[in-house]
Amino acid sequence: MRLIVARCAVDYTGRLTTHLPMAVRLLMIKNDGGVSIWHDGGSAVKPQNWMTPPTVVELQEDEATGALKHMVVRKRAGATEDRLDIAIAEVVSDVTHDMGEAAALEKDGVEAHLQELLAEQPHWCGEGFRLVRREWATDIGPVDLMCRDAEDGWVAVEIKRVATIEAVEQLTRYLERLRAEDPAMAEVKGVLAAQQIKPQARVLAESRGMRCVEVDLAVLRGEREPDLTLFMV
Amino acid sequence: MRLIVARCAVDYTGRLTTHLPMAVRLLMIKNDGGVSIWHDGGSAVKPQNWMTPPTVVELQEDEATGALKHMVVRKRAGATEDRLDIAIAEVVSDVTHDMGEAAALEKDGVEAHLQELLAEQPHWCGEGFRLVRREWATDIGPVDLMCRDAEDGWVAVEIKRVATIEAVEQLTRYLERLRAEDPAMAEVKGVLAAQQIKPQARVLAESRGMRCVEVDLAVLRGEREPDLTLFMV
DNA sequence: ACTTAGATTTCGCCG
DNA sequence: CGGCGAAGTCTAAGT
Repeated sequence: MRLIVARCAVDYTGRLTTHLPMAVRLLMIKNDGGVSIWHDGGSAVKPQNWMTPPTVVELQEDEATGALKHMVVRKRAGATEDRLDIAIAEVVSDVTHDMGEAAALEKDGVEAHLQELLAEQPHWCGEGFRLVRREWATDIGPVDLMCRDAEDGWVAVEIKRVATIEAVEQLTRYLERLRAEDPAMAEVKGVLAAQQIKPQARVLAESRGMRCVEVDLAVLRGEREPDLTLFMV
Repeated sequence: MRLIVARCAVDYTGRLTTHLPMAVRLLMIKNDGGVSIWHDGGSAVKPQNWMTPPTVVELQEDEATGALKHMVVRKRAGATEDRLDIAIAEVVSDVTHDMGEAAALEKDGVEAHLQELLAEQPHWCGEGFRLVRREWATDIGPVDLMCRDAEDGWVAVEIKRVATIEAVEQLTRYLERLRAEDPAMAEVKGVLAAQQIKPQARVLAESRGMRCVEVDLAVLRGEREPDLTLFMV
């Protein structure tokens, strides 16, 4: 990984055009050709400009001094070309570090995990629910959980970490499809289960007859008791 | 901005838990407390771990050698705390650069710009269209443009850079809502305007009676004449 | 190769 | 401050 700190101005042309006036910035250049440009202010996570690999990086140096003068990062984007033009006025620092082999990030607690926990404890989706199958296939995609309720009726459960209107649309499509595909599922119900359900999503879901369930990861893991105050209102 | 290259292992706990095994990585620490952790492989744009400001950064040094041993980044996240634990085995490099004041990115060509241009020239959405309001509020979100057509009928316009099936669904929801909310809008029509309309989106839109309009940013800006060949077919 | 859905999405606007 | 929609979203998985 090469790290260049330099006073530079940057122009990007591609899906849109952007311009960065002259200032001191960090240029991070990865071995795979990925380039990102950083300033001390602004986002901790998002670079001011970037180019994802595969790219072609061209460096142009001053003939007399050998100093880095210009850097162009190019990338094929369909018929056209994405281009990052970096005009360098002064190089403050320029170092390269070998970081060895990749070390992957291990995650725990994402939507997939939530699905596992709810599959093991489907009663959190609704009283008396039993799991029939995870990832129940339809021809427009898999339903997260397919359950039977206490009255033995079919229930499709859509699981999200944060449920927005999009989640409601997705569940709507599944219900439509299931009801059309299989006469036994003509009455299939829908449940939206999420750690957080946005108000508009709740309104739309309930207007379409879906039940909304907010679940707590800690409770699902048995690390915490359910909030009993809910039942004392 | 402080740049530390170090052999380290990282644990994050917060919205989820993650672990990074010992490896050489770059730690980018901004003056505002933003921290991001990078490896040479993987994404050019997304760090392996990060914490957005405001944060509290604690550094722990070896008593004998003064070498950096441990770094903890903490952040309030509602009731709980997000935490980034960085165990440092070896510091390869540790430099700080003053990057001066912020230098903002100037953008051109995004959806907001497209919406401005179409608001000024609604006739590109349809012959004889007049703008009534931008960002017309409904209780499931704002309609990009609300217009009247040549026959004085209401038209809701949804604007996208690239229109997918999602855009059609969004417009469908708005039309549904408008027709239900207001008797005067019982007949409101829909127009999907985008720089690019995906074939599947076009099929779905037209099957639902929406009109599709592909617009050219350069034409909207008056930089280029409309493609007359369209009228010669 | 292309499409779809998730993301510690992040970011910006508007209430 | 929270909610919602866009993003040069990016990325990984499935078809």
